[in-house]
Amino acid sequence: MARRIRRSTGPLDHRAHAILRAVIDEYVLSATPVGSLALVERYGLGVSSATVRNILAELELSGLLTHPHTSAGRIPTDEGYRWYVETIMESALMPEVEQLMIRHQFGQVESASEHWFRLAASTIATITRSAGLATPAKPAAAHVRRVDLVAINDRLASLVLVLREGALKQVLVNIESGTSQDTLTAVAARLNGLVTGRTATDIARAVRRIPDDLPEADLIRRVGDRIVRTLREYDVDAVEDIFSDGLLNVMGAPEFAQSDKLRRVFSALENRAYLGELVGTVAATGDVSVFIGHENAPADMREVALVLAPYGQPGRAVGVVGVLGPTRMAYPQAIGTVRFVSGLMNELIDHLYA
Amino acid sequence: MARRIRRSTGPLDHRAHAILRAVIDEYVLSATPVGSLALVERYGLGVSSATVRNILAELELSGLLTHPHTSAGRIPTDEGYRWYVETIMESALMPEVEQLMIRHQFGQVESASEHWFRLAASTIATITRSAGLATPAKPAAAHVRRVDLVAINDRLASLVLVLREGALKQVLVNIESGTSQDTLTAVAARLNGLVTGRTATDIARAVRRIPDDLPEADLIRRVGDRIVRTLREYDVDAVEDIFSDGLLNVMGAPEFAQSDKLRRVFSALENRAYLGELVGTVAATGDVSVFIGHENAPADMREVALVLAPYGQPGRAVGVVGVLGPTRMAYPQAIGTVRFVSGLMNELIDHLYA
DNA sequence: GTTAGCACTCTGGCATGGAGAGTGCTAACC
DNA sequence: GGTTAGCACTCTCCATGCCAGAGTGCTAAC
Repeated sequence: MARRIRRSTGPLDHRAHAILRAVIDEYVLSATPVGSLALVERYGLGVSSATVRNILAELELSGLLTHPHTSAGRIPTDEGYRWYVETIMESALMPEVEQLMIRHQFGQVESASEHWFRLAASTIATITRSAGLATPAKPAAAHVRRVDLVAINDRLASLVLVLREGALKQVLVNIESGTSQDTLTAVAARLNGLVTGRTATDIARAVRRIPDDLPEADLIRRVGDRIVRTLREYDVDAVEDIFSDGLLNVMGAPEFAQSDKLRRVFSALENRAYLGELVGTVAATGDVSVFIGHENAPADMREVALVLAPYGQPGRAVGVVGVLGPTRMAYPQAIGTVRFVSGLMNELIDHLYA
Repeated sequence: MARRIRRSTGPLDHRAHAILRAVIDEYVLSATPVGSLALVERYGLGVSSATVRNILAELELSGLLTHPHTSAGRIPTDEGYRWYVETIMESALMPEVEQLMIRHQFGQVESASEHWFRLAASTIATITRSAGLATPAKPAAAHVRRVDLVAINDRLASLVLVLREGALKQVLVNIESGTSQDTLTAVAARLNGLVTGRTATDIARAVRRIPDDLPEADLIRRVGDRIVRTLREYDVDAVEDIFSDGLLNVMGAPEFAQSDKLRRVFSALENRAYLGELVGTVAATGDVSVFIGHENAPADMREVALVLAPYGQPGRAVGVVGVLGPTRMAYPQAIGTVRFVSGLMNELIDHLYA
């Protein structure tokens, strides 16, 4: 039963691509395989269903569409979506009303930039009705802006690091019994001189040069070492936190009706290693990146698509915002939303750290 | 077809309770309705299946067991689980090996107490193979330990609050163009005198008493107001954060094989209002609390059980750790684990803030 | 009070069959 | 040449019926 080939697999013409687009648009809406009749009825193609069938067969030969079984309509392959995404990538924009709405929301969160990325995830989730993802902006190497030491009890103090990038770090350090808060304050003042604006490597060097005859040299050195260690941990930590919102949206998608599929999506989301890797890749590029189905290395991710964009200042601190949803995703909307939100966050950060 | 009653619904004797316990133990293991034959075979009851059937009928009359359909075995009702939990509540303990394992894990997280509650959730999830829940310890009213002001740019400064309870808060404040870091440091020093050890209400009073002729009185007042507002928000925020881990464990349970049930569980978890309310209730008690199925008010929660315990110092800062799983839960283990972990966290906190 | 025996009931799995949807091919058409 | 009508074919989906298995509830005997 060899399939008869009507035409050698040459380049697909304009009409074929129009039909491919129609199949994808329709499938994204309906989530059911799209037949030739439905296409001619709902999209003014000006040809009969038989002609459409011929073209569908060609598209299938080219690997852009597929067939769940003989007597079913077509569904797009990952390659089909890929083609679709390439063609709409540049033009995808958000409606102005939504842009204003989002701006308004971000305007209301006056305070810490720490909350921006959470807001980004939840905004994206609401608008795209998929899962929204966001990571905090993280520097390649953290710079200390300020150090603080506060006694907690006789033997412990809390070391607070304020980073130039807006983050806070707190760790506990052991102190000798009887060290007063005044001593700690003095030590902190001395350390501030050493560490302000510096990264882990610089600070390590500075700590080594502390003269022995300095008052409390020992304590200063010990806390200094602790600062270095904390910064190093922070730097190495590939992606400290991937915040997600709107997982329930994804759960509602018909492709995840069987709960084992759903489970795979979730274990994928807990696969921080891969997401972290992607964040790295995306951060290096300037614009929106899309990862569709099997383009994702981990098997758990083969049924979802990711639309990610970096934000922040390259070389200083970058984070990522994005969408996770089924491969059957409204890509134009997702791309437009993610692009707009990342751009907005750039604006905000520029404005803040100008 | 009126059901014939063998005996008036008097109190159930010892044997009936032994059988009830056997049904629950068996059902928790197998997740399938338990028949009379399976009971006599697997539990040395010393009576025939017919006798067991009579007793099962009694238990059903008392509302402790139920029947999915005529020819199926028995499954426990929420009331059945409730009885079970009451009888084992006191005796539930963790195996010593696991206790040591957990102690070891907690010992390795030397640094910030902020990470303890996350570790608690993940430990509980691993051991009970359900979802682990934990909230950070939160004071009834936050006390400030220290204030810090760091310039970010010409018009903005970062205000950092270190709370007595171990938490950190950061917000941005507007400053007048040209304010130097030295001025900010001086303002912070002045504020430290005003706020240290105080709560929002006290600080509000102190701010009102700042004399006008103090240098930078204006800025001090503005930042002081901001501190008060930040603290008030923090105090009001019923439950800032409910951290969960091991959701995948719950997803694997056969009762959630249909993804709509799963969805309900998840939307329940996003129902912070109810969880927050529970946290309040539990925090007021001393020991483990169990909420089974329909004992939970929200409809979404009717198919899950919660085992929660408070930790921390009553009157200072309290948080909650716990388990969320199907009502068919290994209660002895869950209760033992939660009790142990909350006790351990108490120990750690006592040790830290002694 | 306990137990053997038995009729009865309900589920779950499996095969059957028809309706519906959609394809692929052929032959006619422009 | 491309396009189209027509039609046989294929596959899913759903309802139906049937049977084995599990477990009950009742009765009558111990």
